[in-house]
Amino acid sequence: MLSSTEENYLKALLHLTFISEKEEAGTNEIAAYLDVKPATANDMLKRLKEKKMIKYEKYGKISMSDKGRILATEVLRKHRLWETFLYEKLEFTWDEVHEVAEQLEHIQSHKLVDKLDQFLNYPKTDPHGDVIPNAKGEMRAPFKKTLAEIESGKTCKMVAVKDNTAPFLQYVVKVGLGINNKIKVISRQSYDSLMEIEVNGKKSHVSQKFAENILVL
Amino acid sequence: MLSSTEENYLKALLHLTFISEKEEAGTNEIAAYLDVKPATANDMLKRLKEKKMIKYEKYGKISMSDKGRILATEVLRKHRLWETFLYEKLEFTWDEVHEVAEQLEHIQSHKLVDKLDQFLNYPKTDPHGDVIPNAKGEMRAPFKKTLAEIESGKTCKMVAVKDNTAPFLQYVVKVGLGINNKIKVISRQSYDSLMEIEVNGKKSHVSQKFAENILVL
DNA sequence: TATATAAGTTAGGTGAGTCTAACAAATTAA
DNA sequence: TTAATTTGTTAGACTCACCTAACTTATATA
Repeated sequence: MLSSTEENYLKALLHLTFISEKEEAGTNEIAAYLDVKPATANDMLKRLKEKKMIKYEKYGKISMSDKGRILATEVLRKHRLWETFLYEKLEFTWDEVHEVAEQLEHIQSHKLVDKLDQFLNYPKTDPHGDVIPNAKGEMRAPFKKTLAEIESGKTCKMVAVKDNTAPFLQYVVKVGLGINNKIKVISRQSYDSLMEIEVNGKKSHVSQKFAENILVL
Repeated sequence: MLSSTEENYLKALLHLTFISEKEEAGTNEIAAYLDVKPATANDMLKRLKEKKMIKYEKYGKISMSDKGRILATEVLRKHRLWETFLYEKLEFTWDEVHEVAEQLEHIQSHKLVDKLDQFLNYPKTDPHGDVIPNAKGEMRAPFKKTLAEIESGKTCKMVAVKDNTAPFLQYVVKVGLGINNKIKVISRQSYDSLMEIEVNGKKSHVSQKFAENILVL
């Protein structure tokens, strides 16, 4: 069994590879993601290699083994199930769930995960619209178009966010946006890509960076 | 904020003092309870004294400070709320809840505890019949009579167990016992206190030791 | 292509939480 | 009341997860 810290490194690697459609990641990249020093990450990566969770050669790029990816996916599944529980059953808001789920995802009990899944009626996505891997560790490949790619005059539906940090989520709420909301792209400035959008009758101006973090269908 | 390990030492001390109606505990006693060596417990007790969580003099008995007792009671509250959740909402059995609750009790989030309490409709006792401290850390003093003290021919109602280990709980189930079951004491051997009891029409013979771990009303 | 910069690694150190072995104090029993 | 036993403490060592400082290898650029 892995420690919480080891699980966090695998989860980081899953985000940096599988989820971002790359195959490999570097030591510094992982260290930056987890907010530790490269030397620290290097130590841990050695241990995870020993445990056959990841694959890499000295000075080379790092990728996950099947074993590592399965384990990381299980942690991701737990994270997203707990987020759903907090949001749906305990009245947590969208931007509060992540922090607590970061703790809950490390609870070790297969029965707990399965029963939680059942209790929540086998949800497909978490409150952020992200896909919840099933008990076999499978994740249906999702959508992947950002608001920034939508043409002027078109309407789309928000299904997820890419950035899960509280400041971003709070800003999303301020603009009046939420999962499954319809977004109409009114116009776009060509010189800086500033967009005017309309959500539930409310008009707002959003930046290119903001639009790139809103996933739509 | 304390580590999970520190919280576990305080919880142990709460069990060994407040709950068992003693005032103080010894280093070896605490070490045995937590299944670590006395030297290990000694190190930790020094740290908890530094942090003003416990009170003791070198070579003397250990008692809790108000601060320590409040903190330990909060952990106990979380433990028992999670046990209730697992039992009532996730269909865990009586003897499965403890192990998982041991992990869940260390999740840090006041909102989580309060919302969980609300979600469970402010339960008074956990699945073992033990009182759940309220949000202020108050525990109504309960019952406290054991099956061993019941006279022949009398009937009583089981409200809790003293021993929460899986082997004991499994044995309890085997005898057909559960919370709120009526128990009739049929007879008692005077020379070794072996008791014959009847639960839901089923008769069993139980030892003095067993009877001392069943709390009744 | 030589070198400056970026990326990755090693060596040595820290605190938390555990251990063993040796020792000191307190309690119990002869 | 002395000796044996139990209880508690200290010292030194280990692993995990982190650090800094110094080093090596790879990559990018002048």
